Amino acid sequence: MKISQKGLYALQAMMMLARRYHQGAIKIREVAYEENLPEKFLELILLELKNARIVESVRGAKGGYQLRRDPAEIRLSEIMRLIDGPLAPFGDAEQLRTLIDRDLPHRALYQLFLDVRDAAANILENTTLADLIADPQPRATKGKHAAKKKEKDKGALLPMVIGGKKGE
Amino acid sequence: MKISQKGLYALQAMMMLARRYHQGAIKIREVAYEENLPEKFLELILLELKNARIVESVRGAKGGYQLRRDPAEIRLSEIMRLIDGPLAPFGDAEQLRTLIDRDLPHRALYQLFLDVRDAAANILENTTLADLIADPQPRATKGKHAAKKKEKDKGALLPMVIGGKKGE
DNA sequence: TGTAAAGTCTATTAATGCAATGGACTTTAT
DNA sequence: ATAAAGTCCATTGCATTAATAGACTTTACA
Repeated sequence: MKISQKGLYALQAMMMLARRYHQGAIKIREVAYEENLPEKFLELILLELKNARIVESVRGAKGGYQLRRDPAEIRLSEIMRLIDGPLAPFGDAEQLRTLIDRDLPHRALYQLFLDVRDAAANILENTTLADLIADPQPRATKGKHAAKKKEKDKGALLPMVIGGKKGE
Repeated sequence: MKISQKGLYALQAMMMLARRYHQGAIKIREVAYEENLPEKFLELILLELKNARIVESVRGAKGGYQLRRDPAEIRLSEIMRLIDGPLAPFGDAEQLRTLIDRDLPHRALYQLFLDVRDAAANILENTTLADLIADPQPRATKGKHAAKKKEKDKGALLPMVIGGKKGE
């Protein structure tokens, strides 16, 4: 149940790029400076995000990084899974389902792990970068994530998570 | 978002001891054999659980380990926190609340982490060893954990989690 | 009363993964 | 041509994790 330093850095960098979504390519150095992240380490992270097609790069002078999709279309789960692996506390969702079927003496334990993963997944699948940068944080707003409705649902990439046969 | 091998071993061992709650002290060797755990490593784990007053030991010949409390009074959260630390994906609940107050640019991110932690904590605080060993796993039963009601609530050690000012 | 069977305690190790750095190379604007 | 940027690869230091080793203590009981 831990996110790595790298994962945190990735999320911070992505929030920063989301805030500047209009402004074209942002230099690694600038991201590193503003978010106070080790520049060379950040470089690796951004490369990884680029290979996953979440950001894109512009090379050469005037180069930099930018989001490849609208912040509202980038789910936190996507970033976290990329950097830190499955959301489950143990293994991944599929593996857990197999164990629930096959390891009878421990099935309840694995079911529990799956429930925890589903709870986390529901939150993380339903929160996007756009939600994170909405400025005056809606402190009193109830029901932020977990089955919230989007004002204009642009054809959700992933419909819902709990109970589904897909996941992780 | 990961439980350690050690944490998994601990949970398996505790389930095993819960199943034999009536049978007095069980030898480390026996737990290790039945659950297929490295004996010497398990020894350390049990020692830790003993120091946390979750199990107790009987020394000398005929010695072994047993639960110190009824399985229904041992919450999974307690074991997991002991072995793997806070349930939050980053820091702990208190630290997150502080960051939400003080780190304005990232507050939404930390709030998200806190929500994930609360979701996990609600499940793990409300599931006990007794729930895990109830034999024919209630597959179709809805609402296992998360605010389920106990048939005879023996004065809950921890009342509830979400929204509370205590936690982790 | 002594011996075997258990837990206790401390130290050490091997392996792994994480965080970070360094440096040579490529691409592009000017 | 040069400077400023991303790319790629290698390596390093460090911490944590998983596991093992061995000497010590306690207890049942023959």
